[in-house]
Amino acid sequence: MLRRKKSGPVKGLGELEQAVLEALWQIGPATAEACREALAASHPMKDSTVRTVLRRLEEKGYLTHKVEGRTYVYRTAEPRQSVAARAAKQLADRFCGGSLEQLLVGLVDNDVLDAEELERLAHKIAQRKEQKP
Amino acid sequence: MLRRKKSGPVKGLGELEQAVLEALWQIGPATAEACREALAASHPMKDSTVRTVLRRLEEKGYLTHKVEGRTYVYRTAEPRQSVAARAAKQLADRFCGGSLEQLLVGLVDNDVLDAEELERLAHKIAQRKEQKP
DNA sequence: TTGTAACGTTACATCATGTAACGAATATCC
DNA sequence: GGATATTCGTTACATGATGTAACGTTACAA
Repeated sequence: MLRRKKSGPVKGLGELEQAVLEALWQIGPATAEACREALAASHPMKDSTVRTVLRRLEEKGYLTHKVEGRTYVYRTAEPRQSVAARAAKQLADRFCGGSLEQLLVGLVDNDVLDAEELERLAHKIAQRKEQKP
Repeated sequence: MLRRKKSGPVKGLGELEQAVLEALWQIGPATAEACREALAASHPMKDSTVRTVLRRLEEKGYLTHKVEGRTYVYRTAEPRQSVAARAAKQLADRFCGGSLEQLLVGLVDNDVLDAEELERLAHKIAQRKEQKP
């Protein structure tokens, strides 16, 4: 039997929320100010704006924070791939009756992924799993 | 080189929209009334409500309709799996730098899918492709 | 002690979604 | 033919999510 990790539904993300989360994945744990600076080019905003977004992301479970002196240091609660995996599972549930197989079939049938490539990747992943399980 | 189908972003779906779309996938082409009846148990609603939802689904590209006498017959524009596939691609773009491999790795690393099972499925899918490519 | 950096609270505009009434056109029944 | 039912388009409104930010407070720094 497979042990599946606990996983709630993947809460939706707005465009800015997505960007902020992405920034944190890229730069690692950071203060609101650091986030703001990291996004200054693509999403200029006031400090209160970033902080609101950070708080909302934390409410949704994407982030956590710890108090460092008198500032908050935010960090992602989950790696990208983990979020992606849960979202993919959700997709399978919503559109493929919960079957990941059907999801894969869809990818191949719709030329999003080549059948041979899928097989090669699957093999590679299985191999890697043997090394460090 | 892979030929990829044209594919816009997957527009979001609300809970009711999802249900209506699902109903159409299940019962096939149908009128607004038929949809309403099909959903009467789980989502009782007035006829104007279904019709609004159907129109919105059409705007989003999930449905098309043809005029049959003086009623509209709606049909899904795309099979479930196709939608799922595009959504999965989008997921990979958003969270895995566009790499489907990373998405698969995420599925395995997060115990959503077993590595061996993935390999078996991939093989099965590849085989099937050989038959009818 | 005064300014600045950080925080929480509160607010508001926009958009998506669910929900539906209303009136017009058309088909159907008596 | 007129009453009735069906189906559609238009319009509306409430709620919640998201982007955006001002404001007041508190605490440290110079």
